[in-house]
Amino acid sequence: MRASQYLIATLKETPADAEIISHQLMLRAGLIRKLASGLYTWLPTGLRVLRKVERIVREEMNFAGAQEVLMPAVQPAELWQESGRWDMYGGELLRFKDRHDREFCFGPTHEEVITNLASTEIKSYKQLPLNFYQIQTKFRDETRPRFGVMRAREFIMKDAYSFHVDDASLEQTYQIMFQAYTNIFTRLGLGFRLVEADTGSIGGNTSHEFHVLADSGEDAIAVCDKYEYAANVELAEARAPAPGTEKSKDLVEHDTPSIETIEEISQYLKVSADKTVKTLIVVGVDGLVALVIRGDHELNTVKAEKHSLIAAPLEFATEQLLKTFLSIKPGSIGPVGLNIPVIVDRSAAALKNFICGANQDDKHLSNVNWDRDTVIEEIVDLRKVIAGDICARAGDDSSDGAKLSIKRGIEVGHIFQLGVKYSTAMNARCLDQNGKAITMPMGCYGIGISRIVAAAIEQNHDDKGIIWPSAIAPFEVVIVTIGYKKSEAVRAKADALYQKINELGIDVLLDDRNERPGIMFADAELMGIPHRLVIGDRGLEKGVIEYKARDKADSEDIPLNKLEQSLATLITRS
RNA sequence: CGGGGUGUAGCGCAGUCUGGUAGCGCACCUGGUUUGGGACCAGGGUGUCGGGAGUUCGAAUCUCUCCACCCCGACCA
Repeated sequence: MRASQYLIATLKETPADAEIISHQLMLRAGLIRKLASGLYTWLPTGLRVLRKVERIVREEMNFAGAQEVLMPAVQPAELWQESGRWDMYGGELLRFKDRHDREFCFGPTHEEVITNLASTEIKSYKQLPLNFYQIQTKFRDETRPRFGVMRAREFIMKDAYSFHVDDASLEQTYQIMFQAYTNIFTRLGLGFRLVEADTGSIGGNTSHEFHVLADSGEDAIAVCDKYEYAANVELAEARAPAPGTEKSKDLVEHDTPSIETIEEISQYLKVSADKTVKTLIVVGVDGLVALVIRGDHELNTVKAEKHSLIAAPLEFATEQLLKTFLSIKPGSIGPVGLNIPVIVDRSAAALKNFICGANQDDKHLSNVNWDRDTVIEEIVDLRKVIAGDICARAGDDSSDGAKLSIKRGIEVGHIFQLGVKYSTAMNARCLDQNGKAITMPMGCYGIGISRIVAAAIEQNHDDKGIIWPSAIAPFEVVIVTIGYKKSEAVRAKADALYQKINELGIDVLLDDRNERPGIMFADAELMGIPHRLVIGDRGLEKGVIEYKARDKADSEDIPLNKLEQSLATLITRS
């Protein structure tokens, strides 16, 4: 491509509404432009990157035995009513009507469509397993789109769905996809981390996320390097502490006027927060439920919602409810003598002689002990892990390496074992060896294609701009010409080299604009092109061409007569 | 959805409090001088001051209203 005939839409100044570096650089380097909130146009340079990501994903999916299909973006409401998600999905589902007043949605995901297809096309176990994928535009009406294409409303996703005769086959394909994803992110040149995950609204049981670690990431991940454990904090577990061994002391009641928070009570009684508990009253499926966690911990709402006694979505009891049913106000609630189910977090349950509210206004208790003073419904894991917790896989090991740290990540891939949730709802059945109808277990596997472009930039940039991994660079090589218009020698050499590199099948940008060198250098760096060649009279007189790698500080001179071999090694070695 | 904020040229902003000819830098166009790290000189045009309604002799500026966008929180590739 010749720069003089190509849209180099670079910006000198950072647009004011771009918050994170990848968004800023995607605008500045001329990859995208915003049309409306969460909606972006991909410019030629951005589209080149996007297509390269797609190509790698497509190659690895094909290699893993998946077959590409293309489903409609617009889907009839009936399908979603059949799966039950028309009512469940909420405002994120963009719904509309056609001229006949029939209801449709713009697909945020395609379980319904593919399961519908499978139910009509798959008749026998002999056809299984089957894995279909597509690379397609999705729409989710996000409450708050942000960070450019990182959380856009319209975005491009690779989604795959597999169908099986039994769970063993599902497990097998899950492992194959697992490997395919590892290959994809490795080839993309991304530093990524595998993370155990919650299945969320998609449903199912086993699930893993692939995260690109970056400070700007929206997800918090608990990581233990020693046991190779990483989990989304909404799921992460710490090792349950051993029960305390202290001897029980006598219960003491304290007057604690206007003391309502853990911080205040621990200061007032001069004990650390981990010797206190907080009692949270939430709405249960049948009346109120008390959740007790240690004073220094936070409730994990995802874990709480999964408990059979607790209503989902989680709802805290209002002051009005507390007054009506328990005749207390928040600030001095405790587990002692509560006449509702008390569910205790494992860490809180290990405490001896702890401090809690007395269920009387302005009073707290100390030296409380579970077995003596309370009635416990159940001990479960309810809390968010914090940095420094011991890894759940550590057993008795509490060495430093087994401690959890909290890192931030960008979710770029997610794989699920769905089971029969959708195949049951939509009647996707086939015949087994015995001629008996079975409901096919399913898996589903997503990759955020457009998000990967942003994630790659988050991981690969400097103060001058993007530093693309070669595999997804819009151009692999840029030829910067100095005096292209004036110097016959420069023009001849640049044109010849440009043609040569093109013939090698390498994406090359010939900067033949009549610009000053500084502008061309700055643009090449901003756009992150991995290899730069500079052709000018100065070098030609010495018989050399300057070469510089985007990720190296220094340039080197390559003699003209060695150019071809040098280029071949330079470009393949990266 | 709740809370906060912004809307003036393609981009970054000033002007609004205190009503009176719509401005600055960059970018853009023309001519010239330049050409190894975002040049200089001269000339040029940029606009529904987010939309609508109102107050006023007069509104970017005051009032009302609608809209868009951004940031902070609960959801997700």
